[in-house]
Amino acid sequence: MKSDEIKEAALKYFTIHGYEGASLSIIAEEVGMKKQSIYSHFKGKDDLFLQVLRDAKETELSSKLQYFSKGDKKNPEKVLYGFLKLIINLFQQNEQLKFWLRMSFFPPAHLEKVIEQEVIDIEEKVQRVLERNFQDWINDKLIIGESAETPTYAFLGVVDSILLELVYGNDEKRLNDKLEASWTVFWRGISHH
Amino acid sequence: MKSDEIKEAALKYFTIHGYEGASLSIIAEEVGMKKQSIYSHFKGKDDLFLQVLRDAKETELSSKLQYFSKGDKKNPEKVLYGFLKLIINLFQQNEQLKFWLRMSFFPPAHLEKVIEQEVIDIEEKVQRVLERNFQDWINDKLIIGESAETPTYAFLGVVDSILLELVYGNDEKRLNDKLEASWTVFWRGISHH
DNA sequence: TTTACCCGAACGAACGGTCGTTAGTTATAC
DNA sequence: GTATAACTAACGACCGTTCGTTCGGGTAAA
Repeated sequence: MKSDEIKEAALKYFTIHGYEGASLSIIAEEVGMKKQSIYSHFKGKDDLFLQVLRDAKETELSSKLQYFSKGDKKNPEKVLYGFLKLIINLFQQNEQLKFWLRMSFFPPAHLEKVIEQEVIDIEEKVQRVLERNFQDWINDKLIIGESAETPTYAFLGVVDSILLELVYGNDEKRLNDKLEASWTVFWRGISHH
Repeated sequence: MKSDEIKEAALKYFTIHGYEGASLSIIAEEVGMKKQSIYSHFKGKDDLFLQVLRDAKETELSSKLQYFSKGDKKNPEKVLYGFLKLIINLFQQNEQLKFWLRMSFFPPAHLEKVIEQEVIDIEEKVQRVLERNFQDWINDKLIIGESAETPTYAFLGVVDSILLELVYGNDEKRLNDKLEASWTVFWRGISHH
């Protein structure tokens, strides 16, 4: 499918140069056509962008939710650490997560509202799943605390810090060091010991 | 000074729209002149951008280093939590930190190398100061651990997660909740108790 | 089997605009 | 009188987009 090739190239250049910095001509060139031909597949630049955005969103959301839908869940240490590893793998295996991050934090101004809603949607869903798990672990006395909110937010913070390191990402060793450090301190912070 | 006004406007639009999305004409318009007049003060767009970048870098670096140069330092809980509060204040009080963050993570492609070096420079300096403090606290048995590396990286992770929330930033309550959660878990993770 | 038509896909050409930049000119201030 | 800062005008390049056209493959009528 040609339109998939276009979206793939668009994803690449949107990620590297941002919305404004990515031109239809370089995207078209990447797939071996002229920029006018893109209009046979998409209504315009915005349409192309939003389709790429929604593809990226769906990939990220389904990957995360799928992770929590399987596994035995009775070992928070394994589940949570595994989730961090999942994030790293997702990021390193396909471009969509980096694109998604860039557009979440620095969206093209005229699409800010649309993007914000997509981001809120995905964020709420992930948070809800996490919170439910933490509540179970608290009830089973597998971790400390009363409300699930504190460990949920703290864990989301760890996820964010790893993501930031990945975006910044030119140093594999530093990434691993930060992961181990954040995880060690986080786990000590929520576990009985 | 007119060139300061130009830099101020440039900072604003570079932050909102990125390097490629910010045009010299809107920047000039903001200070009430034509875009050609900018060339009386700067060599071109890159020159303007790099001057704004270095101003932002210096502001951030000096703010952070200054924080650690004063205070009694014998109370890690106060020092570290105060640092997080400082970051939040810095971010909310001037645009430079947001600009700096945007350009650290998603630099204009043709200036990537220059920017990367500035980022590495600032990061190393902050990390070194932090690491020295953590080592002292470990030696004084004010926090747990052997090497200063783990708490340093973990704390930098907390800082990053707060920064991300600030960038994302449309929800003051959520910011405070995440700050409290991350801080609570982090402090429990490195303190005797 | 041929003919006529349709339609998606890609094209060249061109549109109005904006981009960053340069040259040359004018006004203001020391 | 000289320097500085702003201006007008214009440059070539590229932007996203639209138009009309062409080509090829399927479909239906002859």
